[in-house]
Amino acid sequence: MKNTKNFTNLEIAEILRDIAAAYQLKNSAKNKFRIIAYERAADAVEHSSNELKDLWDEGKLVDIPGIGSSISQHLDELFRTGRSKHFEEVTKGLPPAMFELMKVPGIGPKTAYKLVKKFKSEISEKNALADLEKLAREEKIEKLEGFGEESQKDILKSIKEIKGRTVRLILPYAYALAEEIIAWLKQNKLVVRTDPLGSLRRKASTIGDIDIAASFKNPVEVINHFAKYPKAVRILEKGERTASIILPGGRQVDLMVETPDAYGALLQHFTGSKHHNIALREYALKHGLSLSDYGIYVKKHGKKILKKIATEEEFYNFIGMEWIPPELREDNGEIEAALRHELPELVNYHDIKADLQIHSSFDVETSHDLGESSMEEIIEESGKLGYEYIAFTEHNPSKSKHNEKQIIDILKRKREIVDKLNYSILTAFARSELHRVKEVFNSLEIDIMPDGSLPVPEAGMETLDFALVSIHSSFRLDRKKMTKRVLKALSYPKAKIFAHPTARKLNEREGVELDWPEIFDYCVDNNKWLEVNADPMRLDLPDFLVHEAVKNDVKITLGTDAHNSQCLNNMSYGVSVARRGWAEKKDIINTRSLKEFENMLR
DNA sequence: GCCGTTTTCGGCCCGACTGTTTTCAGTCG
Repeated sequence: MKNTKNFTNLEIAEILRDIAAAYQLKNSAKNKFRIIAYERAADAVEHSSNELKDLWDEGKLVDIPGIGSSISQHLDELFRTGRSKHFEEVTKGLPPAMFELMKVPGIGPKTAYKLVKKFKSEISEKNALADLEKLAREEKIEKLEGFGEESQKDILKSIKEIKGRTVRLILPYAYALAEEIIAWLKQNKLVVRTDPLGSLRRKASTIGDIDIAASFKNPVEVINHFAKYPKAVRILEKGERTASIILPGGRQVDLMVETPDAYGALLQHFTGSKHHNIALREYALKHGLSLSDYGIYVKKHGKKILKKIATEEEFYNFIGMEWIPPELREDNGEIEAALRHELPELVNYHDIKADLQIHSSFDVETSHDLGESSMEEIIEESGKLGYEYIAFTEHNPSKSKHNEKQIIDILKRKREIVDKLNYSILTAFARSELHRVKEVFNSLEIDIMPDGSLPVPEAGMETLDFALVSIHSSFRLDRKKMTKRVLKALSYPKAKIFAHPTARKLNEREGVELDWPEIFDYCVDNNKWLEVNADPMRLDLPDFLVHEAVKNDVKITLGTDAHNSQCLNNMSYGVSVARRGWAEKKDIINTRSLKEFENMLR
């Protein structure tokens, strides 16, 4: 066993960014491209779906695009010994406090260095931010050359904002905020069209800043209207083409405006991701085209001529590829696929014929949370959503409060109720009522015990059509034990679905460690399925693992994990995750008709 | 320092906004 030091991806990214900053201060002209390389490496690490430590364990650091032989050697030393001689050499002579100050938006390497140098004795390493805030309050910064009243004010505001900065927004909340602002923009008759941009449009699980695009008839008017948004606590910047406001809680909202004839280029540019755009522009450059948010520059007689682009389809077609759905734009191979005309036909919301994780209020005497809506209410609502079938998947009856016979009795009772419901559905169909689900499946979400066993006796399992299994305890087992645990649970014949497989909770809890290739293989060999849980706090499997699963032919189920009938509407978030994971209709179990699904259960 | 559909050398995405200047540097996305 190697004695190793643990660094998270975020920590590594910060180190790499600090190195880039250090090079910027030490002969930035000479190191121009080295700086870019380190910044790119930092970006890549931050966005990597794999923990760097794991890749390092497997000797695969250079698999990350942007990390080559040099940086990987330095990182290797870092993981082995906790330090890197080269990194220490590069940052030698630079005050450590400056790297702290760089966390303030608006303060980069040069400004940070200047501040720490000027206020040597006033800015300490440990309390750099607090010290800087004090200096700004005492109005000592505005007196420095190159600074002024405004920049001093900005520093104070920015520090206040990072103090109160909330964690990244979960997707539905960000959408709600964006929709409110879009509604505000649309009140202005000069706005022709608006779209969300950035990670919001790409449907990432969590959102940092909210970006919005608008095409307009009069830019100044639209920008001014945006700046008057009633909930804005301050205007960060306001130009001819873009403006930024801050909402309560420090959340930043950026607006970009453009005329309709060039709107496609703007939409493309600000939807990103940054990595997708960089890869796209590098490809275009090699073919004599230069891409920007204004359009595409084409060389003609040695001159660059701007071609305005009205739609995104036109934009991608112009550089010789298919339009790429926003959810795929992460530089994960989508550009190559678009060039070969081999993009996946992503699953759509209307393909979904069932919700396969729902908790009703039927009391199974579980130790977990019960649903709030009755089975009848849920069936009614599911019918409105157009589903053909659904599954009731309450948590298993608590093991500590029941003996085996009691558990079996409860489950038999539930079986009877579900059978009755199915009978009444049949007779309702005889009366040809529309918008009705055709079949309700009797299922259960069963805890996976730390040893991998399931706390439901055999006779209880017999009452079920199929079962979901999931982890709700002992999240910290090592990878080997955790994998063994899950595989044992999945080996029960009735266990079909591994629900919210990483057990992560966004902004709250990291996922468990599992040997995914082993899980994937087991699922394929034994016809077991992995869930994409559509609960906005979970979105689990995460998109990058969906991509891996789908590549390996693993089948996916979608379930809302709804605990009341309103939450059935969260399905679209699960679909977004599936799409970001390159899933097609064929990859998703509950796009199958009722008949096909029944066959798959056999 | 990284990388490959002009490939192992010689390039490296593109532009907006602000403050403090008096033509630009710094920062950000």
